[in-house]
Amino acid sequence: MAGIRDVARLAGVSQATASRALSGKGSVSTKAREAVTAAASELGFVMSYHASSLASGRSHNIGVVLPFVNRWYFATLLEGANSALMDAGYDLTLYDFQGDRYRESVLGDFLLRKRLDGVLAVSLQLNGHETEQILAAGIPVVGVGGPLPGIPTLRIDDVEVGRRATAHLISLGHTRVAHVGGEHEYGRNFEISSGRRAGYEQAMEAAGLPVREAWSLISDYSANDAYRETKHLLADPAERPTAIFCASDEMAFGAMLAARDLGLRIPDELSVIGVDGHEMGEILGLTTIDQFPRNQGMRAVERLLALVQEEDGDAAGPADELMQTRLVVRSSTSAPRTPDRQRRSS
Amino acid sequence: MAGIRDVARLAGVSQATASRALSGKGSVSTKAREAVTAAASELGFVMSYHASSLASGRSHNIGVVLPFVNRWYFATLLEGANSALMDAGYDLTLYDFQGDRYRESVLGDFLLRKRLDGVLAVSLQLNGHETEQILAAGIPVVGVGGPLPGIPTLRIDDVEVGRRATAHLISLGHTRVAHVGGEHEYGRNFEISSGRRAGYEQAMEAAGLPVREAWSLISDYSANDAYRETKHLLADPAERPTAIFCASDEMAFGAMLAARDLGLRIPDELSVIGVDGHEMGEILGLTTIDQFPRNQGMRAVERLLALVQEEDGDAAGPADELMQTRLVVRSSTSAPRTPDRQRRSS
DNA sequence: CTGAAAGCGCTAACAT
DNA sequence: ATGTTAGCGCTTTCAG
Repeated sequence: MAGIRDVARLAGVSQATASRALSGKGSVSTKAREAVTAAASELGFVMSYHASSLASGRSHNIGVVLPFVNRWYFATLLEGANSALMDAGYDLTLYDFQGDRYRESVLGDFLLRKRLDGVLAVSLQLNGHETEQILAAGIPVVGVGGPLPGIPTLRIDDVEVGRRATAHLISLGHTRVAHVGGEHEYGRNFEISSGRRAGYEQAMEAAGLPVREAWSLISDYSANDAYRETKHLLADPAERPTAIFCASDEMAFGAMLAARDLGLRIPDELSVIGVDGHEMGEILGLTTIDQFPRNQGMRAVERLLALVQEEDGDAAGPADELMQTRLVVRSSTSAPRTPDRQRRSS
Repeated sequence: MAGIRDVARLAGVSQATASRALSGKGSVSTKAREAVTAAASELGFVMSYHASSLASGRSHNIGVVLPFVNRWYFATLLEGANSALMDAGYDLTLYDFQGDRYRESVLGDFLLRKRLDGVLAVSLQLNGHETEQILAAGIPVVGVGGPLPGIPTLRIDDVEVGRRATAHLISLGHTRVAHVGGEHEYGRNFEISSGRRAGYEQAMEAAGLPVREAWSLISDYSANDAYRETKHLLADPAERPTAIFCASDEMAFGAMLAARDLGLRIPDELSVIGVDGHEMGEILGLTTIDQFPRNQGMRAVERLLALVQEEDGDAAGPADELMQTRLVVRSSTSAPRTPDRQRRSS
């Protein structure tokens, strides 16, 4: 309950000096500083966050907005962001849309309360009005995986990712390659899903392979949904692809399990490749394109804090930044080795 | 940038009336209220969070402390907490220990900044000093899965969970039952891990079955680690258990994959049961004890907000609360059906 | 029901 | 380097 006023009194200095000594801003004699810190610790002083924020206009608090905490990619990115923020002494306020359930209230109410020094927007697509609103609030925003027009964004080259994943399959000799991607309706993940899908189609076309409508599935990025979709896809032995490119590792898990339940051996009868770098891919032997989400979270915070802390108006550095990915080959992909063709699917 | 002062002016009332009208506290004539709301929306007024908090002492902000956002159970509980908080108009400040990496700074610095109306502590065990500190800060705390002495806690009966899971296996006819649980060293999850292990041992003993040292494994709750542990356990066909009780679904996934990689069929050659209720258990056919983490998060927030919002000193309701669980039987458990014994492992 | 006035606890010019 | 003095923008007695 001791205020800075008490600390100042006990240290025998003015409140201003106490403030300067405690915050490190402005110059204070060593002697005064010592007196202040001693007094502070003696009184068990903890600064009032709100008073400090109100007076200074800085809250040392960053908002992180994402569609699902519950998905591996987002949780992992969040972990990275959390690390970077803790290290910098910032609080992290989490806004989980839970799909679209809280989208409006987050965007319309919560974000505008002028209580954040900056916002990290993950896999978020804003319409014109929303962008306006958030920029009008005057706080720095950095996006991951957007893109958000007018907002610096970190992203991977999703088209390239789709191309590379598909090309990996093709280079192994596959010609019957399917794709499980995200919905392309919502404004939400549109760019990501459609980018990866475009990459898939480009790679197929570049190899002179047909892009079959029926082999381009849409899922919600969850393992369970991808399982259902894939099971359906693989049910007919005659029309079955020999390889699947899934736009996320969790979907790839679903695909692998569906194949298993149909009695298809991986990779002999079906190759599967995912995207993300989920740890569990190690024990499943999943070939994937790792996008290092933890790293993305850390880097995004770094960018954001640079914006927040910079003195003058605009930022240095390129507005957008392309993050690295890496193809990790494991045992879920190989050349198509259709064995004795006597099995009929269960 | 319009302040409440501008709103008041435009509405032709005093600042006090404007404040009352906007907050709903105190009585305001319908006429004045309408004038104020009209003025507010005309000016696009958004209240300054920090000013409001400083003046009122309430920040509408709850801190959630947990060891890993990245694990399914915590992420899902967090999602539940987020829901309840959003619905109540509260912000959620996330503190992710990332194991123990940020434990000290969270407990020592971040939590004490008097910026939270309450704290939700998930799977957290505090030592005497820490408990003191946090209680001295004077903010309400509710724990999940603690227990935290002196702090109201929501938990499941971990001993009963262990007993029930193990009993399920035994009732199917298994006599060779192993357990993969958590480390029992740290103060972290101690109660949870040791509770489930105790339940396992009790069930074994109650059935007159031996509790073998070598069948009681310790893992870090991750699928990958459980995979390694289990693979080692199952490697020797002679000394192999016919069933495994895993203290989390993610560990159970690891166990199932390990079995698969050793060529063991589930459930014929190995039954596996987990704990949590992970959705992916559906497609893996994992039998589990669902503990409805999302629900736990929502309920914990409900309890916490009751504490936060109550007028006088102490809370109503029982200090501790036992949450429900449910056995969900799927295809990973069955009677032991050791088939033709001619296979040698791997 | 409403207004005036006194802060909430700190920071940031501006002097000194 | 330090003290003085205004606020930051809202809430809340206290009168009326």
